[in-house]
Amino acid sequence: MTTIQDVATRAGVAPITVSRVLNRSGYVSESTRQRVEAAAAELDYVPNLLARGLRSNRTNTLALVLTDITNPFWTTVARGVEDAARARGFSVILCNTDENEAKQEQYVDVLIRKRMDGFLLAPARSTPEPIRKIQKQADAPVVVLDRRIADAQVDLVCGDSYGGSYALTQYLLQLGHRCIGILSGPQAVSTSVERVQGCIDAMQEANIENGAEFVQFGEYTVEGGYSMMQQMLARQPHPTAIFATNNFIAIGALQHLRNVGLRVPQDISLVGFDDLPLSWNTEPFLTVAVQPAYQIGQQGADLLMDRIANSAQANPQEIVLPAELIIRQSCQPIG
Amino acid sequence: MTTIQDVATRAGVAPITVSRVLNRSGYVSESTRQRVEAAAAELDYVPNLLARGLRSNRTNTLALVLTDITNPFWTTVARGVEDAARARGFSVILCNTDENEAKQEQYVDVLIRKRMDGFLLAPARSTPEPIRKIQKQADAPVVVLDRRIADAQVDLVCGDSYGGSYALTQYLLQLGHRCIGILSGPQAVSTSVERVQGCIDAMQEANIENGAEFVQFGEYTVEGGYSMMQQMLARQPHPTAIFATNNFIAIGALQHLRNVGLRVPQDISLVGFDDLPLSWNTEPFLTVAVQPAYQIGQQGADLLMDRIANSAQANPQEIVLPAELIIRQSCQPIG
DNA sequence: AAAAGACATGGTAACGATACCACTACCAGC
DNA sequence: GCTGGTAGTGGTATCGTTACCATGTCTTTT
Repeated sequence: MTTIQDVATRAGVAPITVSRVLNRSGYVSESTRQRVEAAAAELDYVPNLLARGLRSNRTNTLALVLTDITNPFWTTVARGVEDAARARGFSVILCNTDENEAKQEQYVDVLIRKRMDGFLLAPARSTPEPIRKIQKQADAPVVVLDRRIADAQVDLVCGDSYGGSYALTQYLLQLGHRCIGILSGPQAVSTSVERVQGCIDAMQEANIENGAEFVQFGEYTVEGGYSMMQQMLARQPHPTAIFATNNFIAIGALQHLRNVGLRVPQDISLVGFDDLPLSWNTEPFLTVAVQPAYQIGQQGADLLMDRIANSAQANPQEIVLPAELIIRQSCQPIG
Repeated sequence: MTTIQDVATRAGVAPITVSRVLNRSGYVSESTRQRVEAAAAELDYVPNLLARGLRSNRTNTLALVLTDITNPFWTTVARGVEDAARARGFSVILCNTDENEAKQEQYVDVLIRKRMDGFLLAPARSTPEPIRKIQKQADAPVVVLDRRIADAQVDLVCGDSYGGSYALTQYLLQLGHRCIGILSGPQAVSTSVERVQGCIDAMQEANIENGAEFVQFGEYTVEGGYSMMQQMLARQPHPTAIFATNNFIAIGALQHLRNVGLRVPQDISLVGFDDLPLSWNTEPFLTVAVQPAYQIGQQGADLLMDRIANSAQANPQEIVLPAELIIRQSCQPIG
């Protein structure tokens, strides 16, 4: 394994000069630069990032910890992070927690030990502990994605859950729906709470007071959507419209509706939150509010790298990106 | 940031003893162990893996480079790798190349610099260069996943493309199909070649000689499937059955068939390679050959870690795992 | 003409851990 | 009483790189 010293010897300079050439830092004459580059190429020199990181206290690596890599929302976020990071010379290490707190803790531990320069975290649960731990043990900034964490002094980038669900609900109200069933994620996750609240508030403003009665809490999964839909239909009379608060819940709901022979939108209207890839269904027909996943990743990464660059402790920022309403064919007017 | 020296001082021992406690290596008396562990806990000690890696020349980290993280086949492989790695105390760094050679090269470079202990690689193209590069520059073993690479002296773990497609074809032949259209991946990728060959061979054994005439080569994507299906239907007479050689191609093919109003299986039969998650369609109906993705990941990782442990250079292994035929409702007999 | 800056290079130490070797103490076996 | 093994601990060097400071040569400025 050839080292910087070998390259230096071959080029007839000191190791530090090789370092300057490789990192484009400090002054190096053109002729020296060429000699060094030639020597490095001839020797097939590969810098040792472990040594560099140890000495410089910088790894040029961001950690991205997210909850579900099978959800296209998150793969899109990841792509945004990747691109932003690459543009500024950072690598990204991606870890998937499966919404599992224990896994999350394991990953966070390893990432701290590996001395990440910064952390992008989509917390599995709404507790501030993992964030505190990073802030305490790793002298590195944290940006939280997607979910609000109470009591955490930390930057946040997320989509407008409240606004998106408010807009979806207004749309359903316009169509004449007066009873809307909400299939929600876990009660302990901020996005769930906000999406439910946005819906209830919109109904309240339309003088519908019992909006909160038709809420089911569950998991952000296909299975969760399926069983919540089942429970929702058990009520009499059941809602004329369903708000599935995430894309997997929407799929589960659709599966159950199809199983019991209810057609969308003829028999019941359905709206969702976050889109499904075009490829998954033969034709997109679901009306949804879409968060700008790519931008969430991109802006999160940029904010994080800004923090890394000027470790000046500005106050925590909260960036909320608007959700877009996409109207398709999954709803019908009442009457 | 507290170091091993701080812990040592506090526990009244030498740094090396702390190291022994933390790594459970060498002899340490019970009382010393407890003092050290207490000291480490009190000081919130976090080992620096950069330093450890630099000195010991081991990072306990595997690189996993794959081509498409949005494909459930690969996320399942990744899960297999993760689990196998965790079981033996390794971390995994996952990189997604999007089938893009330039991205792949970038990732491989960074991973070598970061001194991975081993590489799991699903090559974007069938050239041996990236493998050679790793073998030359990084003193670390490589295991190739899924795709056979000519001229590369390297371990391989993959599914049985040939056998799976042979079995699918036999099934179609049993149903009386005599003209089967093949929608294939890139000609430069071994899985494509093998799947096409398995199909052609099965037909030949049934005395169908013109099997090779109904092959389209394209990309392993939804768009690829769509346009290949289109071209296939342009032929007169068109095949009575279609073999989509990967899951995304199958989706694209289905989309085009629906667009032109052809029903599966009433108007045309369709089989696929590798499954789709239950959640993606409201009900699974596609007959497919399924590779054991999780096992591919798991066995690949295990083989790799074996190589790392005994760096003895046994001959390259080739592990081919059987594909399973799952018969559903996407095919009808002829006549 | 002297001072101040840009340009160019190098020497030395240090980052935080483990490899390697050395040392002591104790015990078993002949 | 000697040899040789296991148990337990530490000293020192070193992994490959960059931080920090020093030094020297040119220009440019005042």
